[in-house]
Amino acid sequence: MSPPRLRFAPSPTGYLHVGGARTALFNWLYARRHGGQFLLRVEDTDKARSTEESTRAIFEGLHWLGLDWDEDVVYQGANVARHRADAERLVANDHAYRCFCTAFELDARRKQAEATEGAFKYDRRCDQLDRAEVARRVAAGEPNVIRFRVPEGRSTEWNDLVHGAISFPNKDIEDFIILRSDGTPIYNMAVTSDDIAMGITLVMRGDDHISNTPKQIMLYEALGAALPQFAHLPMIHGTDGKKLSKRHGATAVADWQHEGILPQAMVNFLALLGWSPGGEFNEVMGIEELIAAFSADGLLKKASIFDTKKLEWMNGQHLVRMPLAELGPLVARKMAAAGLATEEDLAARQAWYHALLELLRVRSRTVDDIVRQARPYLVETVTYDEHAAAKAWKDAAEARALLAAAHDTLATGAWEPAAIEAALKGLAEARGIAAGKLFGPMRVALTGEANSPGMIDVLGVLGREAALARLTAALNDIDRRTGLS
RNA sequence: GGCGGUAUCGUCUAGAGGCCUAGGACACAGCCCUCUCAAGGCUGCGACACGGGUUCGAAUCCCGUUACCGCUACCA
Repeated sequence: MSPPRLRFAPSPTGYLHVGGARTALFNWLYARRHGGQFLLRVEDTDKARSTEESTRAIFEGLHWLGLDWDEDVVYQGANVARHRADAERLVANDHAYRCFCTAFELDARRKQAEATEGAFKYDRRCDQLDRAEVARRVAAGEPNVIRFRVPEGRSTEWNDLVHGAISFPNKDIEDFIILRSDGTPIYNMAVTSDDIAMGITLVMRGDDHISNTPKQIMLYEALGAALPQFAHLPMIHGTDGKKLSKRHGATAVADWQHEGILPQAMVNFLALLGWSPGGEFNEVMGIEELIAAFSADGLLKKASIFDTKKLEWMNGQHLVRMPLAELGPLVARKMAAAGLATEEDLAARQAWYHALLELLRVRSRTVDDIVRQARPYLVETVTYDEHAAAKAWKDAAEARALLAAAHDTLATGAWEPAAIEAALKGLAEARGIAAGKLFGPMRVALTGEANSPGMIDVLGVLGREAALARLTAALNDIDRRTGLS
């Protein structure tokens, strides 16, 4: 079997939505798994809604996710001449005919029909016109569209890769328009013409296209082209079960990128929405594992809900697994943006920086979480969280004594984890308290926060000089507080 | 309305007639670990939409109902 050719065909009318991203991902995964090609086609025939900015956003989103495409991007708008030629060919073939009914008339008839019997279906009146009259009206310059003549007395069916057999009785499908009166193609015509021209062998798209499929199949047949396979993916909904929209918060992949979600986590999460490798498996997978495991058999039929919590958990898993060499620059960029450090500075003390990341990433779910928690270790002086200070330094005299003792203990001796720990535990024991009673006040003094990595690790990252300075600053702050009260 | 699609814990899913007392993951709760917070480990809570068939036996097959989603444009 020759390698499959798939495509992702977004219309550039917005940003790259997570639903679109997943459709792209599945197409990409299938192509990569089977050694085929993954093509990109921008469906920009709707000039009113398409924008260059949107096209760029889609490219960027795909690029961020690591979904690279083969061959040049196809712009549908560049192919209207072929679309029109194909439509005209169908007229010549007798598979389509010219219709002179105006949009206005059609609209009136449709309203009429809906008011009385319900469903409206084009009555084929223009198909009754004789050739001479059609020729005369065309020659007279009367506007007309081209309609496809739907074959009677049969059904159009296909074996969908995700849904199995799907069948539509042709009698339920009206003679649909394929070319507008201004000579531009209607969606189904453009798509079919392009998919044939691009040699697409598997059309994988959202299941909102299921009812377009019989029309496209008829077009393939009338055009004498080989049918591709079809796979219709379920939709992604918001937490309320409705179609994902702005109301649900972040829906564009770029939004998640800005929230500090890793592309590999996004890909991993999206892959598992609507697809499963089957059986028991580890859900945290890298892109190579996804490619190796991907198969159309695992595609699910049911629409799924985008669960932000799970995405964040997934991100945390990837955060811990990824190489520091890769995580470092990523976080550094955000730290620089937050004004906490410069990328050059962090690169200059890489060993220290990596040790810090190692401490923080296990406590984070997003890149932004890391940046937030890194603050105390990057700024000159800490700002105390009032709740934390009030609690840890509740007994000012005791806290003062403890911090002063800690300062003296840390001022001498080897600056090395085991030694520091032994010294501090010794101090706590000497004062007859649990180590935690000592670490609590120290934690606020050193980080300003109620929570932080282990005390010994914090001291290690801070270094003796900064640690002593902060202990002294805390002593002064406590004095200031008691002076005020 | 017509046509098409879908239906397992709150969510993502495993399950292809007996392995199901329905498994895993997220979330939630508790416990353990522990200097706090995480991470990790353990435990708990929690589902086959409903009704009929078929079968010795159904979450799995068939029919119907219900609910939800999509399409029903000279939009894509």
